[in-house]
Amino acid sequence: MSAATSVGYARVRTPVGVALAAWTRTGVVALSPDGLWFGGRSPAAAERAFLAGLRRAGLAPCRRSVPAALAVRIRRSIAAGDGACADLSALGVFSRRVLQATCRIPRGETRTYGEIARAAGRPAAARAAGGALARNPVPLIVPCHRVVRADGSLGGYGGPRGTETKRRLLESEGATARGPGARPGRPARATAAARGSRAKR
DNA sequence: CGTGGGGCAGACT
DNA sequence: TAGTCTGCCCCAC
Repeated sequence: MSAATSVGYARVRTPVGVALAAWTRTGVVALSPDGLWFGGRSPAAAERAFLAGLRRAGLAPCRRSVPAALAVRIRRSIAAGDGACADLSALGVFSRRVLQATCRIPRGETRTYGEIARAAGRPAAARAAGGALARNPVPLIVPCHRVVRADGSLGGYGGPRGTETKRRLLESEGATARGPGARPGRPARATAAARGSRAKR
């Protein structure tokens, strides 16, 4: 029974391009980079997928214009990656704590999945933390790209194609790579870029 | 440096 | 409701 919660949605400008956002009175409940920098589907297809996802989550999306104040909050929040405008109330306790811990990672830094799990109160749940991040409804706003593997490699980001995006996001934030192969004292130039290109083609 | 298991929350059946 | 499967992991061989 429970009537579907109605949410507003629209395309919004962000510091990294246009995205689809859905919001409640409390904040943004979903943000979709689909079709924008993940695998080039058309804007229409991206919107269909976005709406389908919202409905699956029991929401009733309704297109409308973005309140000016919210647009500003979204842009600021994405620029900082501080989760400030997110509404995570629909998530389970564990997932919410994982995302909240992720929001505390300063721009330019990274944490491992294990560290995030610990911060969420479940030190042994690193993999589960990865699962929670994989389902982050508001990427960029909650900076899940700042969470990497304990061995210093990037870890996943929305599918194989997304890893490249994750690397670029971290690079743009000037994140210092950590872990083996990224010892302090060495410029630690981001990464596994070389490894990625080797795997490709 | 590859491999195997352990471990954990959620989705699914 | 309970069992099963599956991952943006981790660490000890």
